[in-house]
Amino acid sequence: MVSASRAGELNRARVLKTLYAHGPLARPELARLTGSTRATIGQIVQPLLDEGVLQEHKPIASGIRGGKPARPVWFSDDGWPVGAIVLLPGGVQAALVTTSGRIVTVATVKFGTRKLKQHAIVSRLTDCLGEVIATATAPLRGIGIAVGGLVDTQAGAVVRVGLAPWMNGLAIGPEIARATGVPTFVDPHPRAQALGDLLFGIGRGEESFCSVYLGAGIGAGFILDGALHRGSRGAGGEVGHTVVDRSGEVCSCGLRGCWETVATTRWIRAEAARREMSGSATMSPGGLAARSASDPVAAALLREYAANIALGIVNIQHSLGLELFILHGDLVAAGESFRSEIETRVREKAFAHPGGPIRIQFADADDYATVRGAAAMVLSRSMALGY
Amino acid sequence: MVSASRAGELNRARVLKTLYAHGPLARPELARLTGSTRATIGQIVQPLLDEGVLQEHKPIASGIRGGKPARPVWFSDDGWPVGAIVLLPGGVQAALVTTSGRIVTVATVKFGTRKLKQHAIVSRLTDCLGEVIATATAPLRGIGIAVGGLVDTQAGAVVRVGLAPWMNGLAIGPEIARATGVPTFVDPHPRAQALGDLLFGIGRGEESFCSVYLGAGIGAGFILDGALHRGSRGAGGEVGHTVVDRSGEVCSCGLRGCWETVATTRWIRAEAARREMSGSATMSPGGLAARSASDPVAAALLREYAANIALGIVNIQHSLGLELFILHGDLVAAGESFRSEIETRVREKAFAHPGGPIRIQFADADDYATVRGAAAMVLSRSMALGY
DNA sequence: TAGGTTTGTAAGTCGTCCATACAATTTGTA
DNA sequence: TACAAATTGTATGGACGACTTACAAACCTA
Repeated sequence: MVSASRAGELNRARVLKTLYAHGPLARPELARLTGSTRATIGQIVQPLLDEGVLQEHKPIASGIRGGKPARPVWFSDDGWPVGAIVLLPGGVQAALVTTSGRIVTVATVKFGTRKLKQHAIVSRLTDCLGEVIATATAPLRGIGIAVGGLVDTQAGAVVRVGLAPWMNGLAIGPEIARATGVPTFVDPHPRAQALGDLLFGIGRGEESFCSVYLGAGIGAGFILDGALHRGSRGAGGEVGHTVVDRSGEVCSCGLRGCWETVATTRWIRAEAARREMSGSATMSPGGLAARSASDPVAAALLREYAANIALGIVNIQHSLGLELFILHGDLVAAGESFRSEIETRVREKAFAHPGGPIRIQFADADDYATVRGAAAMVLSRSMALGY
Repeated sequence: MVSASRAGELNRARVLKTLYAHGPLARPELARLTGSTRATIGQIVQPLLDEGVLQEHKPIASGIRGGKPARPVWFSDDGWPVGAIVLLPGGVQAALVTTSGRIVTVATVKFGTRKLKQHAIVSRLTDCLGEVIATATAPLRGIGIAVGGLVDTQAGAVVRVGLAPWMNGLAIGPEIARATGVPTFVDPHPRAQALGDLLFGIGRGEESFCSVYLGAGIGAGFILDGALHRGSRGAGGEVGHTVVDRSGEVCSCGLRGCWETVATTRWIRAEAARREMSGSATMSPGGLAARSASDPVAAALLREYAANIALGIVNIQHSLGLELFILHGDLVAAGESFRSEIETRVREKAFAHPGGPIRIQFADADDYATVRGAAAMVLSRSMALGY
């Protein structure tokens, strides 16, 4: 039930979300955006300033009509450090992140392709994390762990990592929590990525969107009506294994014709080989784009790749009616013309609807969205944002 | 912002939702389920009793240990009548529904297959609705309109009805509102159906599920974390036009290999004809099931139909991680063995996950879920339930 | 310097939830 | 039949936070 104190918590969360969505804001702006009053915003903001979560910027110049200069508030750059881990089949990234989304320190470990014992994974991970934590000036509020595979969010355990089955069953959350004495939160990495987009990336201020990772595999996170969607025990987002071609190739998961069979770098390389292109074994979307101007075969392959990506996006759009898709992964390197090609294909195939046109956007090339997203999972709990 | 009065509204909504989810409940039960106290529940319930929204049942017998008998409260059977319209390509259904989901009166009009002028549609509809409204003992709180096609929820207009293109662009909401002087709410019919399932059907008490309609077309409504999902301007739910076989048949929508091309009654009939079965032109899932015991060809076709349905469901499951799918339409007539067949296929194909097993359930055969759902769209506004 | 404008805070009001106490009603037992 | 125990439903006072109003502080133009 929403008692007075619970209402306070909800309103505080709303103010913080508004700040994440719009950047530094003064009290009157916050009041307008949240439909509240300056006085109330002051009551909410003051304790957060005292606590060190927020800090006041220096006053900005008054408007043309004079008046006391406004002092925007924003997340303190050194308050509330949180840990972020991105655990992928090939390696792990650990970082120390602030409430403002600033990445203070990063450390990376590659695993190589050979099988590892689970305790070896954990020990390498804690080593890596240890370096990062050492730079913290205050005790960590928590550690967010984004895993490249199926997870059980309730148990904080890895369920299945397609490309690294030796991780299956690893209770990564409890292990790290025990090693560090800090609470942990586990989610699949595309979901963390979506949260990163929402709070710190292109998705800022958007009500609903889908954040897709396209690389060796395909996964997605959904922000629906301002909330991060989690299926039962954290399931969902396995859009790479939705069937788009039931009579197509057999996928690594056992199904036939998954989206992943036609829209991953593996597909590009296989197709490049089939078309007898040079360098097919290391082909990437970026490489293809670079060759497209002078090589019609490369251009054709890239167009086909765009169409295949559009295929899966349209399926999601028809199901959920979203307007924005944020794409992450290698393909970002292929640049604007490639993005535009995907967008055109999607708009061609998707049903016309009175809502605005569907937008396809690429994430930043220096993609820390997932790391920031993993941190955001912690911030969500610490600040009761409710994601 | 959540002020005291807004908190009251939210808590009242929570109590009403709990009643819909669990049926008649006494104050102590309500307190337990909402995490509140008897006193607070009393404060919330009393005005609703005074207003005539709720009514007290007669006391139920005390428990073994004695005590004052509890008096469960439930929605008054004659308070707040609302109108419900289900507008499909072939005809329209109008009904008067109470807050308890009881259908007081129903009227039906068939359109036939020939083209109709839009004003003719509206006039037939208002005639039909008029009959129904005449039986109301109190002024209507609103009219919910569920449309078998794409709609613009904001404008209350039909965007596109595949099988009846002459309806395209019809501003059905404003037209009916003008004709009756009662506010109207327009949504696609699978979405209304999902809401009907949640408040009055099998979905009662479920946090998340997908309600699918399978018939001449395929559509879905999503309840995600207790909320009804609407895409931009009401888009979404067009799961029938997600591609499952990119090299398959061309669909009526222009895409190739939509789910609808392999999981509608049209597919059954076409396949039955191809297999030279008798009565193929009027074949239905129920008919197939009846023949299955003695006719292996029918049994094989039915199994294939189940597999095709499972295909689309697994796609949704992998995307959203849901555990429950409620199926509506002709196929319900095919009975338990068919349901079980679909469930088995889905569980075979879907990834294993720590969440419980995926459940496939059939709606009741006398399917008023959509009518009740259309009414529920009104109730949601009248009672500020927030759907 | 004065008047107008905007920002941020202080004091009091108001609505709702909560803890506590108490009346009402039933069961089981002496 | 009388009475204790248990349970339900309501009345009362306290707490909490948003809202309204008022006011000081800081800036602009003239």
